[in-house]
Amino acid sequence: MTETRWLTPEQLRAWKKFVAVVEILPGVLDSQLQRDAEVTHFEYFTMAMLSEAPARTLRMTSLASATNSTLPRLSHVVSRLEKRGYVDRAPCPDDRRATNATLTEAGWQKVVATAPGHVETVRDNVIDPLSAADIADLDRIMGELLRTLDPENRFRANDE
Amino acid sequence: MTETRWLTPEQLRAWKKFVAVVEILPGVLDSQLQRDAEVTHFEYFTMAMLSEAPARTLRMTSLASATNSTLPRLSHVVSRLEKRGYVDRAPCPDDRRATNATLTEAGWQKVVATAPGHVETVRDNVIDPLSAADIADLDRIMGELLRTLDPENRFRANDE
DNA sequence: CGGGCTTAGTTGTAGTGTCAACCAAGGCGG
DNA sequence: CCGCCTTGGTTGACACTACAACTAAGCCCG
Repeated sequence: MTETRWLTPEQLRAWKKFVAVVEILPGVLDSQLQRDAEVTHFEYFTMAMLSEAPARTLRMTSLASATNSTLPRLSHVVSRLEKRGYVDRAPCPDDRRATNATLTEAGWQKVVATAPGHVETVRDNVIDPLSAADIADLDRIMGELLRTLDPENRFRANDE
Repeated sequence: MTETRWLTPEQLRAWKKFVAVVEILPGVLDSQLQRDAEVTHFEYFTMAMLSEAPARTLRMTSLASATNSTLPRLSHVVSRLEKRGYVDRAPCPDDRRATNATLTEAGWQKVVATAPGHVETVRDNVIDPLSAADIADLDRIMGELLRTLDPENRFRANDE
């Protein structure tokens, strides 16, 4: 094994802050959504992805990509959302192995009702504390990181 | 309720990428540590915090702050680490309500053995893809976010 | 057209995290 | 010095995630 290349002091400082944010942020998003809408951030995000899709429908595999999750995880979450009436599952006519997930009207209403509070949380905690220049830097840096973290570019972030 | 202030396109782009990174990164850290050392990132981080403390010892509350977690969560994790022989628990002599957690020699060895692989992962996925200027921007931006996310500045990131 | 590989998805289980309830010690006002 | 609030920490129940095993359908090739 070769010599370990430790981090420089500047790198270490930045990394520690970054990790802290990565640890804290999900909790902030989750608890607002849990408190105000009784959904997890991941559930909300799943429904939001469906809400933007044509016919509010996506195949499970595509939805897994869009939410950047694994199929088993998604399958469980969709089961829960289905039980709550927010999503429907139907076998895909084109490929009988596949399953289509569709956002129900109730699910759509849920997203519409939940979005403002969620956006507010994002604003308060992330967007508003930053300047326009910061936002541009953040966009650039996260884009660079995604190139490594998500080489297949499964996540939709770069679609636009 | 007042009108929702939606995100501008630039804000939305940056936010989506940021969320993607926040979703993906923990998994990357966890799976390397799990695979190579059979510890979660949080367990590793907990031990790392202890390893840097005087006498490799911290009170549970301080350790919870240092790892930016809640006391219940920490308590469970320390229980597991204790079972594996990496940490000792002892009642604090000064305040009999309090508990001191101490990294054992085995725990210290574990950290020493695990650190290089972990640093390598951090380098590969975060540090090396970024320029020095990016690192400086990241440090600045995450610092700004922590001011909001962690107003009491419990997390150690800003100690130095 | 039949055996074997690949793809799509579900399910079970075991491990983690969260939350609320709880216990025990300190501290403070009457 | 005794009730009551606060602080420090643990525990147990429940929810969510990851991983592995499994089913089923498509696909390819002899």
